Amino acid sequence: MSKRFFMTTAIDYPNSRPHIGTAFEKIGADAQARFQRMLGNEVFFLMGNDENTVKVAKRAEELGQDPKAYCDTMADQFKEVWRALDLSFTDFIQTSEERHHKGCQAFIQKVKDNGHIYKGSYEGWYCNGCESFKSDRELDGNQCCPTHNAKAVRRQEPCWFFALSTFREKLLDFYRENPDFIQPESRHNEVLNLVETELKDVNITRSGETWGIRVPFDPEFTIYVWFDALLNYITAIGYGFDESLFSKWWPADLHVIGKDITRFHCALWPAMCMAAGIATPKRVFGHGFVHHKGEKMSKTIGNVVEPMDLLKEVGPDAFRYYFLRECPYPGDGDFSYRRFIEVYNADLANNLGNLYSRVVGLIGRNFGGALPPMETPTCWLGVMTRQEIVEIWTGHMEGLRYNQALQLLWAEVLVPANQHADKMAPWSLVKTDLSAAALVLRDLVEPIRVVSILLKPFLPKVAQTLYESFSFDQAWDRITPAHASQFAQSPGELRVLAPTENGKVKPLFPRLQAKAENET
RNA sequence: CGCGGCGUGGAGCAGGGGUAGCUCGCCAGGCUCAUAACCUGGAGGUCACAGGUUCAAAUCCUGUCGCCGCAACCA
Repeated sequence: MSKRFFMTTAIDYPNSRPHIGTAFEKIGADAQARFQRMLGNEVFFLMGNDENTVKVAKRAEELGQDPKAYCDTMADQFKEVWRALDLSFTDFIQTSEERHHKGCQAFIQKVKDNGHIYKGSYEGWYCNGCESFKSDRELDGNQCCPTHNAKAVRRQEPCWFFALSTFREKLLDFYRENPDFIQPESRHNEVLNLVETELKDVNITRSGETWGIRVPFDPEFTIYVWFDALLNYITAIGYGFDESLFSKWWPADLHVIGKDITRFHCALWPAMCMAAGIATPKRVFGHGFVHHKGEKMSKTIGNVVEPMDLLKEVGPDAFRYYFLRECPYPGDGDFSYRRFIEVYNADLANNLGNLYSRVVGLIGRNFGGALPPMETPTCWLGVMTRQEIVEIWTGHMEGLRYNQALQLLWAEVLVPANQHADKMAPWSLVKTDLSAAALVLRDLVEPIRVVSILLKPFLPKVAQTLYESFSFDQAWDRITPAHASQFAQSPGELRVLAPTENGKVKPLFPRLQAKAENET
């Protein structure tokens, strides 16, 4: 039953701090990692930074720092944000690390030995100011570089090519045999189109750089961005220096990436794997982007939102909830502070939080904090059975349709529970028929239990708090989705373990007041 | 005619031949255990536009307009 699950996120450029879009990717990946662990799988969840780029070296130079020191500082800043978001990564790789350099060199040598790399020359428009080649899109109508306002020059230089074009048929076969490789399915055509029509050999080296990974068979060159970056997925698990670790985890079960880099992961990367003679990854998921008040976030517009302020205000769980509930993972979503407040208050404070408060409060004040052992079996309040809910929930989790998984819990579990409370009015019943009231309350605790379990991948802290507020039998860290699918018989009384004051609990999610026309 | 996607009440989405549905917001009422919460009801849409097929079209077909994605380094 238990198996291994190796998953990754895209590695990030450390030349600026992470924004909420970057965070969106990581949160969604983390929910998957936690879901897989709940299923009993052994999970390796890899994250990291992409450091061998010219931009990084330049930025370090501007700051008068050694590039490696600069990378380490930035990596610490990234990790600080990731920990604040409660991301449960197993390892964080920096591509400036020795293990990555070693693995990369072993890989490129292997691909060379297998005959898929050849020497050629690259010709293109070169901006002396940027010290780099520019694509047509990067230049304005007069072949001028917009940042330096200088004419780009035609330049030719020797380089090494990866013979990507020779993999066309193999890739097309691969997609045919693995129709679920590219997700969401809507990206499938895009990649097919690319592979069928414009799969060209790629330049994988640069010359004249001091920062980066040397090409082992021609040391005046360094390995160029993508060929290096993608390899973090295997160098982190020992490729080239720890065969047993590598064979334990490879191939990857899931690469979580942004939709913009689908092509590299769905075409270049499997071809690279084929060229090196290693297995191809099983699945690539390209998630959507987060916009800010309807606008695309961009550094030049200056509307990027950094996560830390909001995170400090509302904590990781509410932060995670917003993005996973409000932004469909496969598609684009929108963030605004105003909307955040609405969603937070409606779903977390008013619905989930308040159900919890009213139920615990009633048990606290009328039953001394413990419901007596039940003789009559309790009933399930929703229209769907627990089994049906868990089944649908599981399908959504496997497809990374987090917003639908969450929507399901609110519509089928929490809303019916609040409605039941209102209909049965245990606060009145308690005056006339105490045991009937106890039964009603037991029926209201059950949805809280079910929801706390199914929220575990989303709200790591709050789900645990919810669950451990009651004396359920199963230990929290051993909980599986199956535990949510049926009623947990409790032999004795059901006690409230949450700390209470005058029968009241501290609100899980205190309501937020919208700051007048606030930004963020 | 490069390929592909999308246009549904204020916002975000679902529905894919037969009284147009959900969440949030808004308005009114109920209730009062609870975080001024919860519950019930209501207003608000000629389902982008124009043709066509059909007894019947948001749903199928054709065309038009608009928006967006991809075309090698932006999560």
